[in-house]
Amino acid sequence: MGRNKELNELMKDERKQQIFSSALKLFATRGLASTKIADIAQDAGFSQGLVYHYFKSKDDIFIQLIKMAFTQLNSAAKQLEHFDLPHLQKLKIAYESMMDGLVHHEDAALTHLLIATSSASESIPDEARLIIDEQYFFPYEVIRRIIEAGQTDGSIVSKNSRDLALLFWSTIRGLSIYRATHHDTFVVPEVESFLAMFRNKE
Amino acid sequence: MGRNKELNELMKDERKQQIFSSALKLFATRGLASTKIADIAQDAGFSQGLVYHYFKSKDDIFIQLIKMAFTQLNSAAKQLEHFDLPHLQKLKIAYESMMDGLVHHEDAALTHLLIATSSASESIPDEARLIIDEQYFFPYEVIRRIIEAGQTDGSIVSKNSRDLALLFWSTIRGLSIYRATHHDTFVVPEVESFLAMFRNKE
DNA sequence: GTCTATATCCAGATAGAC
DNA sequence: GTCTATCTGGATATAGAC
Repeated sequence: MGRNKELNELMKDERKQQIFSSALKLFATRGLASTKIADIAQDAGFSQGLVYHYFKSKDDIFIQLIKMAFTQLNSAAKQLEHFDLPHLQKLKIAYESMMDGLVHHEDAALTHLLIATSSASESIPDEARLIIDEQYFFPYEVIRRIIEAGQTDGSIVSKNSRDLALLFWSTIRGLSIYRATHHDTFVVPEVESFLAMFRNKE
Repeated sequence: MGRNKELNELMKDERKQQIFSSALKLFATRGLASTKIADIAQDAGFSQGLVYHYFKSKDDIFIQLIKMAFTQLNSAAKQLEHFDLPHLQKLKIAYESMMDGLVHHEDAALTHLLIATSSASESIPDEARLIIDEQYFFPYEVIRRIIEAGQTDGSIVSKNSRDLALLFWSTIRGLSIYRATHHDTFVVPEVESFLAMFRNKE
């Protein structure tokens, strides 16, 4: 009985994961409005009615995905900040690991894409907008703090740190979008070219 | 008679412009699927039935807007290439004029946003996808040629020119997206910070 | 040219059998 | 838990009056 219950719980999680996985792919590449519940169900391999056994609505799935996306990104940012590394190296690691995600981990690439496109959209559920507004700037602040630390020790250029953090994330977001439509030919730009915006050369 | 006809033509163009203007705003910020014909008509200030007097479908409006967006961007790129300026200066001018557009010209900002989000979307009309596929790389090639010329004369770093062009446009696209949701607080990053990716410091 | 009314279709969500 | 059938609402596009 206890065993069966646990098994059911597992199955339930399994199903939810399938739905999340299909929904992430479709929402990121086609958008919320163009993705039908039937598309998600079909991609996951079962009937569309079943989706409603696990989620109460399409918006509900979307909101939870947004929540997960920011949780992932922001916990990665938090980790990064506490690494014991020279400040410029942190920027390097951040770039390299995100680029590795874009190239080798489909879900990571889709998560970046979802964040980039959903943040810019005015047609998402209110609750999703709330989450974005609350969490959007955390990675900017982390990068900004790293930059300011690097400026103190002279390893990073003495430009406006807000500007530099904005350039950092704009470039990452732009690359995520490019990668979405051109994964077949996408080649990660050399990290040194990217880092040139931040490295202090004097 | 001839005069009336011309007047009608002008009125017709006027109406079409209103529709284009409203549709650009809505498609760029909310996406094709989430934008209703009724929204466009309401924004333009007339009934929804009238839209069909000027366009045959919602997709039709979208396709024409995509066409116009790329025409603008690509003719600007073409112009840039033929300016009589040092190569690095061309990159500077390109950045500055696009940033000026983002800050001061709503339509320019919306056009950049439309390109950034539509290019990444898999749920656009086939004809729009065709246009994008045909025209997308032209600005990349222009920037790449400018970079290679700058590398020849030593003003631009000797990194892979394809990488650099990709970084150029990714950053611009990322900034366009950021600006869309944060125009109130958007401050253009100093051009020198951006140019650091390209400038040859030896 | 412009509006109102409506036919038609499609997608989200629910009901209920198994 | 899973499926099929269906209710319902909303959006595109058309018809037709003015």
